[in-house]
Amino acid sequence: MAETNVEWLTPKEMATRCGISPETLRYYEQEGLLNVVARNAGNQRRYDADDVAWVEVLRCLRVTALPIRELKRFAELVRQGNDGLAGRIDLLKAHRREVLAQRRALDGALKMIAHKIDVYAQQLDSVPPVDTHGMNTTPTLRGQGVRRAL
Amino acid sequence: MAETNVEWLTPKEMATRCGISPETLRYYEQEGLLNVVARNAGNQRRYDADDVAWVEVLRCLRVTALPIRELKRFAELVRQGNDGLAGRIDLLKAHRREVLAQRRALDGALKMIAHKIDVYAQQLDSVPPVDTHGMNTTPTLRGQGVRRAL
DNA sequence: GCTTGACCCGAAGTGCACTCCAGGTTGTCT
DNA sequence: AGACAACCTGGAGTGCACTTCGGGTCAAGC
Repeated sequence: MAETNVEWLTPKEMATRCGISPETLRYYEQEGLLNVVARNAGNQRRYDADDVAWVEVLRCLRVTALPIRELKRFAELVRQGNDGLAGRIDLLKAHRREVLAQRRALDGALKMIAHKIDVYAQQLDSVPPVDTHGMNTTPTLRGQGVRRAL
Repeated sequence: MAETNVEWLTPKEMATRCGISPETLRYYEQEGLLNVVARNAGNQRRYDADDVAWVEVLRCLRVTALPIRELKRFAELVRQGNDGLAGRIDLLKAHRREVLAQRRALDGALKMIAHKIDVYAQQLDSVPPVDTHGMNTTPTLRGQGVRRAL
């Protein structure tokens, strides 16, 4: 295993390159996400540059929480060639909407986290009265069946 | 169930308010994420504004993929009051790093998705030669044991 | 040619985060 | 008072995405 700049990659090399374990790569293949990976004379997998490119696409979609089921659908649409083109565009556009929503959620959470860190940091160097941060430490009976307006 | 502006919320109302099912809320409570929720005389849960605030924090952390295990740790640190303050800051700072990494991944993926959509759209109104997008449709034998350099 | 590590396969197992179920109680409405 | 929804509990079940296992094959260095 001296050469690295070659025409194909072994499963292990592929795993390192793509950041996906060989087992997962086999799993993806068996789920029909990869379509026919080439083999050598001894039946061992040989991944090529196209495989790498495709797996990178899959990884992008996976890390943005596209379920395997959808990846399958996408792979199927690719297999259909031009017939699947419109479907692929639809799928990607729908997913993009999802990802944009995720990013909004992330940004909201980041704001909240930053705020909490600030508040905590201030408390840390002023050793203030205890802040329970919304967690009840002293449960009380509330609501005996009749509602009291605020 | 005419009143809505009251001092407490039933499980169902709480679920609607927080976007988390009553079952999940019970599950969180039982996992020690919520600490002692108040009950009415008939043993039914009554969530108050503090509960809402805290669950919103939990939800922020969960949607950014903080595992339940960490939420538990965080809740425990809150329970410890000032003794847990430093730990809470550490936890949130570590998580913030994670979330920032997530956002970078998201942005990378968005770029890729946008690019693919462009490429596909162009193909769509030019009906070009088939693009397999890195998926092998015609497997070939490669590598009989001897490596060929590129 | 023998060892050692990488690889093959199908099948079973794992961890996470819920989600549902059965059987019983409570609350509200008419 | 009767009907009906919402609630309670402990425990079992689900879906997802891997991950591990067992038993065998392959390949590269000494």
